[in-house]
Amino acid sequence: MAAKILVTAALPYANGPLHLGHLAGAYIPADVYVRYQRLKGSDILFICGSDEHGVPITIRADRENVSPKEIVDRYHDRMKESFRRIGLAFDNYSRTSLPLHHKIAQDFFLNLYNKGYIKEQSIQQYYCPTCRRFLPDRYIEGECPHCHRQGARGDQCEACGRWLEPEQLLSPQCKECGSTPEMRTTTHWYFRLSEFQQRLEDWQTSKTDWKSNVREFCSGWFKEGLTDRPITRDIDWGIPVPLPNADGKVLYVWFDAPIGYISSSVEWAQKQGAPDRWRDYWMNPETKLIHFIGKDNIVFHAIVWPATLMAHGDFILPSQIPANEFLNIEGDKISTSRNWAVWVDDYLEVFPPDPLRYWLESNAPESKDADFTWKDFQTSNNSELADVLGNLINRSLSFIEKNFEAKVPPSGTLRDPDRAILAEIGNATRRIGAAIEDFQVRAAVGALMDLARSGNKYFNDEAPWSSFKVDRARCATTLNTTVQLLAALAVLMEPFLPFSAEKLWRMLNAPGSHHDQRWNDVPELRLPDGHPLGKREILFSKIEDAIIEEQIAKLKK
RNA sequence: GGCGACGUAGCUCAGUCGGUUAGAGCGUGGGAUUCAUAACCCCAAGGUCGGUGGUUCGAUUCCACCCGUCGCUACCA
Repeated sequence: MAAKILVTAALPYANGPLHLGHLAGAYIPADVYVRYQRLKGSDILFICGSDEHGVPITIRADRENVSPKEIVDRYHDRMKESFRRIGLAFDNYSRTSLPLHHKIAQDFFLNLYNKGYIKEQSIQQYYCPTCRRFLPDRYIEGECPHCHRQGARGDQCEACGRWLEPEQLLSPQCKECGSTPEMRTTTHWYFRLSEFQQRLEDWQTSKTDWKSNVREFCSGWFKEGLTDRPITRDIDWGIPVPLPNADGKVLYVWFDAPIGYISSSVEWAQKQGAPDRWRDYWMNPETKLIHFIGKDNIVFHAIVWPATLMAHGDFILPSQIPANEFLNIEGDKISTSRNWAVWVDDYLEVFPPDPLRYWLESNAPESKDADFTWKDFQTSNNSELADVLGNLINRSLSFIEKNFEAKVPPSGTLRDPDRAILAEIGNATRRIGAAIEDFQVRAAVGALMDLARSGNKYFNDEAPWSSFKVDRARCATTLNTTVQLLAALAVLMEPFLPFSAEKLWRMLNAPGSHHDQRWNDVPELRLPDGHPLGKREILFSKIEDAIIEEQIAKLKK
């Protein structure tokens, strides 16, 4: 019976293009998991979309003198295209500026409001009369009351490290325009998060299979004690608060973003022509809800979001939150403002998608931050993908082409080494599957390469170039066995290297699509004797030093 | 400042719920081989497991402190 699984990947914020950090933390691990589950035959839905509200987008729009709408349209389209080209297999990629999402988020808010989980409260907050908006803490600068240096932010002084309240700053200024802000009274709506502390703790206690980074992070928060959180803001870009006395108030972006998972699912169902089908997932206690995120997202997905789901009551809670650490680039942390990043668009101008996927999979920041270097990427492509996996494919297929008219040689009589390598396919299939189900992409892709290494060893040990001269039947058996290994690899590669998996399937001229194969049947997959092979091509080209030097130069520019 | 994470071979990282010779891939050296994208296979060298002290029969693994790197600290999604 097929399991029902609902997978989400963090909604990327639509104020900049996609970079490798995004892919490494959430999207590639999610994609590997989803592609694998599809081959397993699971009933799985993979949901994402752009997160398009919030203050940073309005500020970026002001700076560029365009509307927030123009900003989010630009980046929504770019990110969606980047995802497609790198092979992210979303069932639906939505966006939070859709009217559908606004309606669902407002209904969600009203549901909580009507149940008494939202309270109204007046607070004092800085307002910039020139920019005509209330200022988030980090957009106010001034003199630190402790060390008296300039440039301290409303939340913290970078110089002395002390944590501040905005009103403590001496001679505060609006970071954007430099004007002196004034204190004004404003009203906001607060989610009574504090009421959910016990339920959340009880719930998480049962989640013994969660990653330690998530559990530890949350236990720290529980120790501090959860407090009620404002979930509205005074800006005009966002989802209007659906109450009569709420002009100029919108929902806080962190409140509406995760609801985007639901509205993206609803949009998917509508596109399917089965508008209620999203309920099969979101309202079905048998469904496993899995949120793939980066470590910056842990608190929201493991505490605030489950609490809002509990408050609402109609939807299932997350069953897993595989949070990854961060990716550095050439030793330094990624910074959009310093332009220290490798952008997915730029990468794809020069290279095919799979080598990057492979690097990100075999170096996934699962337990600690990882470091991307172009040199390492080159090595990974050349000496692993090309030399181990690519060469196994190429050496065996070209041998068959030359000596067996590009047809699968007769299997003949199997001997121990042949049986051993075929058994190895079964072992690898199970190992890779178990690792993916345990969210260990590094180990999974490692097991895939181990199988290719075993194949190379087998090929070498059996030395068909020698047996061809003295025992042609034995040579045929070796090649036949190798072809069966390649067919298995074509399917096993799918979650990791989908573009190359497809190509390999075609090179083998195997029937139908590799997508139609079943993961658990891979060990029994056989191409018949005499089966004509397709056109051979190089799956993974080597990357020359000069190309890598160019990329490094571009980064340091 | 508070809380937390990390520091293991040249590089990127596993691992050790305390116990005989600490692992992988890549890189390096040597050997064998030649079908293939000058590669593949075998072997080897290389680590005081950040530092100091403690607990223990025994610590890389537990504890304390120190050094270093980083994250979070509630509006940089």
